[in-house]
Amino acid sequence: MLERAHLAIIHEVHRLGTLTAAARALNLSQSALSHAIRRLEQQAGTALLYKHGRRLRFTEAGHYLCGVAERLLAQFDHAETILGAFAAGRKGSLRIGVECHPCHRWLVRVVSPFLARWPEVDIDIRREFQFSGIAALMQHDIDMLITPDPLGAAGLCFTPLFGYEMVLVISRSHPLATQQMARPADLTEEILLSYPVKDERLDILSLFFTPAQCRPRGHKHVEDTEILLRMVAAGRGISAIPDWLAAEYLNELPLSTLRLGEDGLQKQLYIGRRDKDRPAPFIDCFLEMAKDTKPAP
Amino acid sequence: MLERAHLAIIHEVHRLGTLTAAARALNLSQSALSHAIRRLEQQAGTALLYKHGRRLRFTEAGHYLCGVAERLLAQFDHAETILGAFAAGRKGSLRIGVECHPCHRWLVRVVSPFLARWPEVDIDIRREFQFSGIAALMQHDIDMLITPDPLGAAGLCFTPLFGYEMVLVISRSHPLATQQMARPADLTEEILLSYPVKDERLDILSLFFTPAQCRPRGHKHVEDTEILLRMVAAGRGISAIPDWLAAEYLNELPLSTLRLGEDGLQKQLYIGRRDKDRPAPFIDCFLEMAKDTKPAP
DNA sequence: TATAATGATGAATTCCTTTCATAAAACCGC
DNA sequence: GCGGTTTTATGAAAGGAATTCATCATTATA
Repeated sequence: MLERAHLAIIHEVHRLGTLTAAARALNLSQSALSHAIRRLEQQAGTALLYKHGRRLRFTEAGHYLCGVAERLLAQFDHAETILGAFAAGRKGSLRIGVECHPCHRWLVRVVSPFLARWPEVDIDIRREFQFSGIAALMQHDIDMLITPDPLGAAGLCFTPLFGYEMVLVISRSHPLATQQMARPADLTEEILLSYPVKDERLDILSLFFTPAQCRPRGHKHVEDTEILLRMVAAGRGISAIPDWLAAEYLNELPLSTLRLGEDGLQKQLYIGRRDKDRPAPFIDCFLEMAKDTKPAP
Repeated sequence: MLERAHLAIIHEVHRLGTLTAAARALNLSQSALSHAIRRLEQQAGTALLYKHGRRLRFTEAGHYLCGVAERLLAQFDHAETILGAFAAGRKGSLRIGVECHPCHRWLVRVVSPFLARWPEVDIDIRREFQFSGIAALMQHDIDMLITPDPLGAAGLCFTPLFGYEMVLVISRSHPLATQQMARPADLTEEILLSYPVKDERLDILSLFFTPAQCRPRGHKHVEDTEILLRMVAAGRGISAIPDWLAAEYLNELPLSTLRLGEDGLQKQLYIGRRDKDRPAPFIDCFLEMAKDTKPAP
């Protein structure tokens, strides 16, 4: 079996010319190298070195192995360097799940400086989950979950990020546009536009319409925030988005925002992660940076 | 120190999913793998595997190492295969020195079928030597020497290939063209054209002119056989080449050949190699093929 | 020719790996 | 839930392979 140690010996002998020098470089005795090479030659079934005067020369096979050694040893060294980066917690990857569709803009503002600060950490953002974000987190499919719905589960912990209010957005030319607040009964003839998630995960349905035992006239899914809001502005429907997201668009588009019910639909964004994880420093750092990043730009 | 054995363990655990199965595959005990991984993790300073239920999962670093293992193990395997080819004598390289300039055409006819038969053997042909072909052979700069002058030296042996005669080539319109034979005195007004080698290695000088204590009027070097013979045909000089080489050009160019002196200049081509070399089968094979290849096509 | 440098070798030793025996944890079927 | 089974972890003991030591042989050098 060709081992790394063999390659190291071959390499040093080539570099330094003599067994004795190579042995010094490897902190071994000359005898050790001599024996090791002999063994390797017996296993390989071919000579690698031969004596020329009192020095050593490489046979064909030896020369070949020399090239192999150079390439492989470099790869070993590199691997150990990377492994060191893992050990030091500099390197890793952070798979972030997001269960809050409109959070994308905010997330970008966290991720950008993070990537600059941790050049060896890769970030992967996932929005689709086989079952749920919580399950993905528990199954190690993701390392962090950004969600407004922190379902308690064993081994997970959630840190609050910031509170916000879900507001109704309607066209500025809508009859209700002058109001401060909307009730479910006011909206039964509207078309609801939402991100493509299941109904039970839409707060405006589960926390606004359903308790009042009514529903909007229709419901359509739109993937993109920009397009969704342009449709709202054009009077093609209504939607509910976080207040800070609405604020970003109020100058650009003819939109009005209304409170959902008397008290508004108050939400809180959380970041969840596994409790017992080895404490990768960049995970803690990401959490700190996320807490320090407010939703408004 | 990351070793090949570690990579093999990581790889098998990844492939088979459990330590126990990996241990079976590696002909080791489950305990051995467990200890080995533990040691590696301690040295690396980072976890590679962690328990998930009663199975193992890879950490980031473990996953990384898994990729490394796949790449490096393949390279180890490949290197061992090649080493096996060296051991079996299939692979190698044959550096052939040629001290006989006109032999090139003949050599090509030996080399072509040889390369087909030994696909893993590389051939390198050298015509220039720092000191001499014999010295190059002794110093392992070349593995074989094709030469008409087998200077005996310790550790070398020479095998005769074929005998031939050096003949004088002159233009068909030369006054001597009707003769059968030329004497040195007939050629003292001629320009000698030869390959660019030292005078003492030119048989027509050392064995024809010098013994008769005369010389041609001039002497010019020409690299290429074709050009040399075209110059001869054009009456720009005379030359001496092997009879079999002359035969190839007699139909193409207006040339005549004459015997050099009464008995002709008889030569013998030899192939020399080191005596004590490991007997690489392809070297013997080359020798056989060379012996079986006659100079005439 | 004496001397220094280098590689080779056999026996003894040391150190690392492996095994064995066993515990602990987790899954499975009932 | 509870044995039975499967899987990993661990400490001590055994085994084996790599290393060293001492020495010889060879070759270059002064």
